[in-house]
Amino acid sequence: MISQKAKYALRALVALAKQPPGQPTFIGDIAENENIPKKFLEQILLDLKHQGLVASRRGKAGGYGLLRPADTISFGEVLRIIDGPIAPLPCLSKIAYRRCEDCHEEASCEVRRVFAQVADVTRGVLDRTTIADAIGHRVPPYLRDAVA
Amino acid sequence: MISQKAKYALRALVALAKQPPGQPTFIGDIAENENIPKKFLEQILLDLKHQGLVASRRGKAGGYGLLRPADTISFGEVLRIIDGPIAPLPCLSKIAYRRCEDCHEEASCEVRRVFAQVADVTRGVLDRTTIADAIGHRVPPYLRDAVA
DNA sequence: ACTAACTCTACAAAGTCGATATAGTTTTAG
DNA sequence: CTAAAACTATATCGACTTTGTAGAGTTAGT
Repeated sequence: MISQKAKYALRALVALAKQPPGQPTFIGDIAENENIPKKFLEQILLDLKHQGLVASRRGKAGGYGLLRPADTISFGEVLRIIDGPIAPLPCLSKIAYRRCEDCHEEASCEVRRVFAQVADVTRGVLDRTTIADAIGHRVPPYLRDAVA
Repeated sequence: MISQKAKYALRALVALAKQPPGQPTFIGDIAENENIPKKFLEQILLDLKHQGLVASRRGKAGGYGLLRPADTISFGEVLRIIDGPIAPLPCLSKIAYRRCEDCHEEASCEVRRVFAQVADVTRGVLDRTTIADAIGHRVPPYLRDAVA
C-alpha cells in the first residue's frame, strides 16, 4: 500500500499538469477540488518543491505550478520522494540499500531472489509511467498487451 | 516494503520445504538456523497453521511441517495472510476492497489506473511463484525473459 | 511425573501515519 | 502603507502498527 500522502501528491501533480502552464494554481483550489486537507497539502507541495518538481510564487497572486514537463515526472520519482524506497526489501533498494541483518547470505537468499523480480516489474511500471501518461489515456507501448 | 514478519514467514516455509517430509521440525531449530526470535516465530507459524499451510504435532517429539505441497503455496498467499492486501491502493484490493474516500470517481481516477497496472504485474509474480519455485533454482516460464 | 515441545492471550516499547497548530514571510490590492 | 491572501517552516498530537516479550497453559513421549 502506498501512503495517503503519496496518493495526495500524485493527485496534486495530475491537477497541476491539467492546468494551463504559466499561471500558478492556489493550494486552496487544489485542496478543495481534490478533497485534500489544505495544511497537509502545503507540506506535500513543499516537499515536491524542495525536490525540484514544482515551483511556487508567494504573495497574494501566488500559487504552484509544475517546474518540469509532465512527461518527465515519473510515478516512481514521486513515490520515492514521499514514501521512500520502492523496493519490497531493504536489501533490494537502489536508493537506500541496507543489508538484511538476519539473513545468512544475500546471494543465496530464496526470498530475495523472488522479490528481486517483484521489484523489477514494479519499477518497470512506476519508473516508465509519467504524470503525462496518466492524464493522456494513452497506454505506454511496453504495457499495451498487459492491459489488453 | 514487506514486513519483517512476512519475511520470517517465508523463510520459515522455505526451511520447512527443504526438510524431508514426514518428520516434524522444531520451531527452535528453525528459529536458530534462520535467526528469527523464537517466540515471534511461534506466533507466525500459528497463523500459518490456522490458515492451513502448515501442520504441527505437540508434545516432546512435536514440531512443524508443511501441510500442502510446496508447489501449491504461493508467495502471494503467504503475504496476504501475514501482511494483508497486496494491492497498492485500497480500491484495488481483491480481498479487502475499500473505496478511496477522497477520490471523486473511481473510473476516471488517473492514479488508480496506473496502480492497477502495478497491482497486475505484482500479482503476476507473487501469485505464480511458489515456495517450491523459490527453492528450485528453476525460473517459472512466464518470467524467463524478465530475468535474462 | 518430568520435560520438551506446541498453544494462546496479553502486553509493551518504538516507530509511523495522517493531520493540526502555530508562527512566520512575501506579495499585491487598494 | 497596511491588511489580506498566499506560501514557508517547524512542532506537536493521537491513533495505529510493528516487532517483539512474557507467562500461563496443553500435549505427549520416556
